[in-house]
Amino acid sequence: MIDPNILKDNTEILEENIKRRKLDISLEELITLDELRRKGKNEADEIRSQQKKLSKEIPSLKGAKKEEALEEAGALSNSVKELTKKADDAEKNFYEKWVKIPNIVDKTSPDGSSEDDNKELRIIGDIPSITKPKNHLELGENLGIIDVEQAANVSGSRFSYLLGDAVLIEFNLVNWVISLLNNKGFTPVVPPVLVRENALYGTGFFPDDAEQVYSIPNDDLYLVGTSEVSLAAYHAESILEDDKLPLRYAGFSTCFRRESGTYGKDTSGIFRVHQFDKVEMFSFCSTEKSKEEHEFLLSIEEEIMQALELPYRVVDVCAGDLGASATKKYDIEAWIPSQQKYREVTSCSNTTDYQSRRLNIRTKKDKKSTFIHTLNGTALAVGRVLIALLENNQNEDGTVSFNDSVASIVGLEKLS
RNA sequence: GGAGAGGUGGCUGAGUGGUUGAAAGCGCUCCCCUGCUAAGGGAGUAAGGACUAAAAUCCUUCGAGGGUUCGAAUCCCUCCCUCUCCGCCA
Repeated sequence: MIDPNILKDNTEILEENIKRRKLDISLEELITLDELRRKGKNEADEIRSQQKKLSKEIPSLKGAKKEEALEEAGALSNSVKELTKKADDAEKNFYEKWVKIPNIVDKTSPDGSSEDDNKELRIIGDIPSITKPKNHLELGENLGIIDVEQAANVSGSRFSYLLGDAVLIEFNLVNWVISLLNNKGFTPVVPPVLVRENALYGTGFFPDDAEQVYSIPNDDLYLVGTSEVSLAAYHAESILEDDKLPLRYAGFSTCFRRESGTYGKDTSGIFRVHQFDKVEMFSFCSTEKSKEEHEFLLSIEEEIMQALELPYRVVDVCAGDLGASATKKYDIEAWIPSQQKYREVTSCSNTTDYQSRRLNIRTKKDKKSTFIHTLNGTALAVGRVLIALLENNQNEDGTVSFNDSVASIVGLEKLS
């Protein structure tokens, strides 16, 4: 959620933002609702104030005067109830719409409406020349380390079994990334993956992306699609000490996504599945330093890609392709030989105060409290990195071999 | 899953219908005092919101939501959370 004051103070910023995000939203209605809400509140407050004053006098009154006062207070009480109800409704009407207003896009984010308009910032690493590259599924099945067929019988489509060396690689990768982040001052976290509705609202996944989230209706819980949710909510409703910022966390968790609306997209293998493991960086940052922090998180993502010697490019996501909570977002896309394309393996967003406002996370500076900025970035999306590693290091016979430095990270030299 | 206890300000903790947004203590800030330190004295110390140029003022908040009442931290209902005991369990 963005600051409601912007609606009356800086309407033009909102106008421009809506344009840049290619949204069809009328501000007029919101402005009216906002005015109604303020007016309603004032009216209710005023009458309530009268009522409170009168009811304080009542105990010192006697006889007829008391009767009179009681009667008047009763009437006031009724109108307070009425006006409060009206004010609450107005408030609700406004916020219902207001929470859907996405974050203000950063000046430096490129314009555009879709993925195709994202701006390529740099390409790093050489694309390997592989004749007739096999895709990761073919490689993985032959090596006996990925089984989606039986997973489909057990759980349905878009699930997988990782087996044998794939599992060793996963644990080695995770361990390596967590240590790397720990050394950089991130606190490693294994967060809850089942959360309450509130955490999802707070992070901006609800109400917009609710259809992507698995729910456990019996217990009113939801499976997180990323540990960003539980990491962000970790400091909900609190005031963080300014000199302790930025607070950095590295969360490892399984992630669950319904992938509704992606029928026919990436149907083969484990590129797009309902369940995968991920190490996520999350930072609670002061408002002045969040841009810097954003670059810092991106630099770590690149460091990881480079250490794994995966060819990749960095993309600055355009305004129209940005999620609601982000003001700016970088994606790293790894080269996928079987597709002859760069595909997303990480995503790094600055969500400024969009989440902190909803989660009520503040800091105090010079006696004034401000909403802090939050940022998130993928350190390691296990499944997709595994795909990139398999495909980019494949041999013609379907085996996979890693050079020494990569082997020292993944823990083995050859898959055969 | 069964039985019980409890949730009050940064913390400890008093408060069962009427200037209680909240005693007291701790902590913190400022001032005074003592050569320094230790000790002592005094003042201040929640958040959010409306309106403001700013202040004043007003409103909300004692786990959350609802109810009773002229008036609720205090009474009633629902939910959440924490703790103790029993059972079960990686």
